Amino acid sequence: MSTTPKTSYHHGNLRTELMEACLRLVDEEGIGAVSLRRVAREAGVSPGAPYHHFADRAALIAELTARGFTDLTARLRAVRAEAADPVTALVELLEAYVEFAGRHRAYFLLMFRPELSASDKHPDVQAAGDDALAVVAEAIEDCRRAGMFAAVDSDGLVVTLWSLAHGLAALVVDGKIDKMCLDNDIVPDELLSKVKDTVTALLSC
Amino acid sequence: MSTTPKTSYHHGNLRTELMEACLRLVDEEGIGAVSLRRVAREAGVSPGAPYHHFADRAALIAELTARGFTDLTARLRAVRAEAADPVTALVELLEAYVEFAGRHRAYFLLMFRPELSASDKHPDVQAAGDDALAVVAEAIEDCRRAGMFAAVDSDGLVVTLWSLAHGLAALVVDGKIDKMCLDNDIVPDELLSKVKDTVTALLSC
DNA sequence: CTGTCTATCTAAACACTGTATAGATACCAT
DNA sequence: ATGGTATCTATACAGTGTTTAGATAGACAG
Repeated sequence: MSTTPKTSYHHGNLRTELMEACLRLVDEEGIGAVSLRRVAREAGVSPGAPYHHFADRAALIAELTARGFTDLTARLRAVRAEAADPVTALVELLEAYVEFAGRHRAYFLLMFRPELSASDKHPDVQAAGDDALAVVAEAIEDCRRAGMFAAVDSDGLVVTLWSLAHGLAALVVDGKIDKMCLDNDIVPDELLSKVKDTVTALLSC
Repeated sequence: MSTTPKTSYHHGNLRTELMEACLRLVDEEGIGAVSLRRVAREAGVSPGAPYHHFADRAALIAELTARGFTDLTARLRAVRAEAADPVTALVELLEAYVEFAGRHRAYFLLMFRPELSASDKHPDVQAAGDDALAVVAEAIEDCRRAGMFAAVDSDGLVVTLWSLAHGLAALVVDGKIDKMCLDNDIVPDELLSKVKDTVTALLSC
């Protein structure tokens, strides 16, 4: 699995391998299984080894969190840039956010568990999160420049859309969407596209 | 602080006091501070004592989670019953959800940290959560019976509204709303009421 | 009141965790 | 090759979840 063969004493690639092991653990056994010792064991290394690459357990997770946010931001920026018109951009932003959460479950889970990353102590994590939110704000500014949403407050709309994206992503990651689909006998993708249609309809006023 | 004076050996009220201590800890020091030993210490009792009232640490938290959901559901039901018309009911449901999250931060935090309650092993917790969601579904059914939202899919609207409520509540609980308000120089209540106005406007199509 | 039963507690122990320290090892530049 | 530095191991300590055996107290029958 590891991309670089490990030498006897010096690992050579521990830092990134610890991060990957952490993500893999979250993915396969849940956040509850993430202990620094376990991550070290998974990387074939002693319990003290991680401390040469990360100050803390929180620092490891903070780094993953920050990376998750920058990746998400990059994706959102791309979507905004490629969108045909400002309103579709909004809906596609929502779609991209949810798709990101689905594709990178582990990242998303860590990103929204601030108690694990001591995120109030890591300003870069905060900043990375703010960047993602900023993209939504910009997209809404685009809409306003195009003359839409004149009747509603800008901040209100930003918060509304962000809440929608975040809440929906949370439902996806927690498996609630899947469960709802089992009960109602539909497939998740179909439900999500219904949500997309609903939002599109609501925004077209 | 404790409502019942504790006798020397037998506590008399440990079960409820452990739950209160747990909530207090979450509230004052964050979820990271919640260890069963710490909760026991807070209640003035030995580390093994809680096991006579809860199978697990997860069981303690699962019970709080379930209670949180039933309280929330009761509140939502009341709001739906008292609402003037179906559409205001929807917005007030959203408002009630967010207000609940703000007023009962500790509950809300625990409710959406399934890894702490092993919620997949406690079907009652799942059921309590489903009940809350059901209220939203009912409220939307009310709207449809009144002839509204004929153009959009029901499930899509349920998920949309639930996502919105949940996402917004998460932003409130995580302090993101407060931070946004500091940056934009407004007060949280004002921002929240702007969101409410936005949602009202979007739903009035 | 006495004795017994049961619920509730404490004490002690286990494996596990995060983290700090000191020492071993291997790579790198001189 | 030699010394320095980065990286690792070994070990240790406090704190955690949980289990076990034993102590205590309240309730209840006689």
